Amino acid sequence: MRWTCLNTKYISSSSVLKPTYVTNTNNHFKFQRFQHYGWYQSRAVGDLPNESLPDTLHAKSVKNGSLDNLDVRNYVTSLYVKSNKLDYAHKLFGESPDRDVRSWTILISGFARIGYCRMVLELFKQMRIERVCPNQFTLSSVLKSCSSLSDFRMGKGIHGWILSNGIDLDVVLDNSILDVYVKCGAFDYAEKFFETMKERDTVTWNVMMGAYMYIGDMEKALDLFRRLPFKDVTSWNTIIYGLMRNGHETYALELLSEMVEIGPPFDKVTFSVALVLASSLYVLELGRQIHGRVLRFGIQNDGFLRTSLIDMYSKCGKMEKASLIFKTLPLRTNSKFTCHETKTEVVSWSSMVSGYVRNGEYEYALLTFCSMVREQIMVDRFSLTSIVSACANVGILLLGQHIHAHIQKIGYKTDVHLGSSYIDMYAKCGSLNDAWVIFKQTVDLNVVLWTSMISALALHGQGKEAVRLFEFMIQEGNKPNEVSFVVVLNACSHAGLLEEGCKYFSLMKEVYGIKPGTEHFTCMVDLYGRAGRLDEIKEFIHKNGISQLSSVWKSFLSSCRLHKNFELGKWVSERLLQLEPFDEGSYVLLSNMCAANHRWEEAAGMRRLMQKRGINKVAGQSWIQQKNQVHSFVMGDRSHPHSREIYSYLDELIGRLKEIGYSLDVEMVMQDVEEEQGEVLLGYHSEKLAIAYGIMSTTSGIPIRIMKNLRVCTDCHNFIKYTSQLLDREIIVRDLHRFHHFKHGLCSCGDYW
DNA sequence: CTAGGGTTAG
Repeated sequence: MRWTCLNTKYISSSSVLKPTYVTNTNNHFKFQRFQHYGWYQSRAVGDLPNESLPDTLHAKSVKNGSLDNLDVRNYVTSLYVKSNKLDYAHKLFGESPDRDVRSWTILISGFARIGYCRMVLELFKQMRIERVCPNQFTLSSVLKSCSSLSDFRMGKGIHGWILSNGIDLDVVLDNSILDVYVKCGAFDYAEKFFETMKERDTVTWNVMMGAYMYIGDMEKALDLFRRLPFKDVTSWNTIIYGLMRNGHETYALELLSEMVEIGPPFDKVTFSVALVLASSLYVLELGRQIHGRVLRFGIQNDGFLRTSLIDMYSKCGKMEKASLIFKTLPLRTNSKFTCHETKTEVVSWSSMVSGYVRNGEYEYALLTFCSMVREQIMVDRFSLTSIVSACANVGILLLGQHIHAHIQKIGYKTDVHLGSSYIDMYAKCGSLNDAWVIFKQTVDLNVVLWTSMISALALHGQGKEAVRLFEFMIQEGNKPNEVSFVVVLNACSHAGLLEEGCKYFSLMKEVYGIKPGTEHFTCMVDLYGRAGRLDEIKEFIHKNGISQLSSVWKSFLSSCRLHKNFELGKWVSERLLQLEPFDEGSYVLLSNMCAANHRWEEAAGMRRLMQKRGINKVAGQSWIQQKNQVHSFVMGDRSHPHSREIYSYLDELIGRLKEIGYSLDVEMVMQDVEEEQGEVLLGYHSEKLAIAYGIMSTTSGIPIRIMKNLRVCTDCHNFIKYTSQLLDREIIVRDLHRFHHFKHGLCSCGDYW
C-alpha cells in the first residue's frame, strides 16, 4: 500500500507559529498576522480556555465595583466568550448599562466563531437599531454568518452599506465579501468583485479555488492551485476536498500523498478530509492509518474528528469500531450556548444512528435513537430522517407510527426530506394509504417527494398509477432526475408496459440529457425480459456496451427462467458466473432452472460447485408482528412454542384449499423456488407458517401483514391467493422486492413479479 | 483587545 508512505516526519515538527505574511497597514490597525496551524492554536498559544477565570473575575469585579467600568465589563465578556460560555457573556452584555462597538463586536464575533449565525444577524440588527456603527471586525463576523446561511440579500446589503459609507476595505473584509458571493452561488457577482479587488492574498485564492471546485471546474481550480506561489494548509485541504467531491478520489489521494511529501503539516481539517477520502474509496486501511496519526497527535477528542472517524468506520462497515469511538464522547454540558460542543455531539449521535441504518443494523439504530431521546440530546433532522428510514426497513408499521407521532410531538415540521422519508416508510411498512395522505398533505412538493410517491405505487404493484403520477409530475413542471427514471422504469416493468418503458428510456436520454446508469439498464433488460423479448435483450446489451454489468445478466437469467428458455439461460449463466463467481444468487437461479427442466444432474452439480467455492445461500425467513412481538419462521421451523398447533392448522387449511382448486404442484414448486430448497418440505415454506400463525392469532377482518427476506415462490403465491379467497381475508406480503396485496383470490402484482 | 478561506450527518 502506498499509504504506508504517510510517514511521521511532521509529527515532531516544532514550527508551531510561522509568520506568513504581513497585512497592509491601514489607519486603525497595524500588526502582524500569524498563520497558525489548527489545533496548535490552543495547545501552544496559551489561549486555552480557562473555565473558572471569568467567573472569579466576574465575582471580584462585582465586589469591588469595577464592573461599572465599560472596559472591565468588555474584558470579562471576552473571557466568557473565550471559555465558550456564550450564555454568560450574552447575559452580562444584556445587563450592561452602556455598550460600545467593542462590546457588540466581542459578542458578535464569539457567536460567529461557534457558528450561531442567526444570533449574529439578530445582534447585528439590534446594533443597527441602537445606531452603533460597526467596525471592520463586526462586519467580517457578520459577513461570515451571511455566507454560512447563504443569505445573499443580507450580504449584498452589507456590501452596499460599506460602499456607501466609505468604509475602508482591507483584504480581510474583501475576502469576506467575496466569500459571501461564492457561498450564495452568485458567481457572476463574485467574479466581478474579484476583478475590483486591490489586494489578493492566499485566502483570496483559496476562496476562488473553492468556488471553481464548487461549480465543478476542476481544470481552473487545479491550474490556480499549481500556480499559487504560497500554498498554505487550507489550499491543500481545499483542492483535495474539491477533487474528492467532484468524483476524482484517486487524484485526491495522489495529492494527499504529495502533501505529505512536500506540503505543510496536516491540520484537523486535513485529517477530516483524509478520513472522508478513505471512506469514499472504501479503503479501511487508509482510514486506520489516519486514525493512528490522529491518536499520535492526541487530537482524538476533537468533536469534528470524532464524527469524521465514526463516519469513516461506519461507511467501511465497522460499526463496532465506530461505537468504540462514540463511547469516548464526554458527558454533556448543560449550558445553553455551548453550541460548538453541542453541535458535534448531536452530529456524533446522528452519525451513529445513520451508520447503523446504513449497515442494516436497524435494531441498534432504534436503540441509539431511543437513548438519544432519553438523554435529551437535541434530535436533529439528520437523525430523524435516518430513524424514519430505519423504520421503513424494519417494516413494522406500528413502530413507524410511533416514531411519526414522536416527531410530531417534539414539534418538528415535515419538510421535504422528512416527508419523503415518511412516504417511503409507510410504503415499505405496507400502508400505501398513509403514504398517500402524507403526499397530499405536503405543500412544498419537490422531485424527491414525487419520486418517493411514484416508487411507493410501483412497490405496491400499481404500475399504471405510478406512470400516471409520473406524467402528472412532469405536467406540473417538475424535472425528473435519474432516480425518478429508475422508479418509473421499474413501474413499467412491473406492469408489463414495454412500450412506455422504451419511451421513457429515450425521453431520459434525449430530452433530459441523463446518462443511463446500471439501474436504468437493468430495468430495461427486466422490461424486455418480462415481455418475453429475450432476443432483443442480447441486442440491447450489445448496443449499449453493458456486458460488464452483472446485474444486467442476472435479470436476463431470471427472464430466461420465467420463459423457460433453458438453452439461452445456460449461455447467460456462463457469462454471469464469469463476472460474479462468488454470488450465491447466480448459482441458485441456475440450479433451479436446471431442476425446472429436469436436468437434475446439472442442478446437483451447481449446488456442489457452490459448496466447493464455499458459498452459502441465505435461508428463507418470514416474520409477522403480533402486539409487541415479532414471530419469525424459517422453512420447516418447529421452534415456535405453538408449532404443533400451527402445523396442524396449516395441514387442515391446505386440505380445505385443495377443495376449492389449490393444488400443491411439485414441478411448479421446483421451478420457482429461488432460494429455498424445493426438494424438501414442500408445504412448509416460512411464509405459509407465518400466515397460518397470523390467521390463528388474529380476529377476522384485520389484514394479515407478513414479511419475507426473499422472493415468494409460485406455490406459496398460489397458496396465499386461495387462502385470501377461502377466508375472505386481506393478506399483505412484503417480499424482497415488492408488496403483494392478496384479496378475494387475486394479487395486486397480477401474478407478475 | 475582538476579524476572513477549507471539514462531519439523510
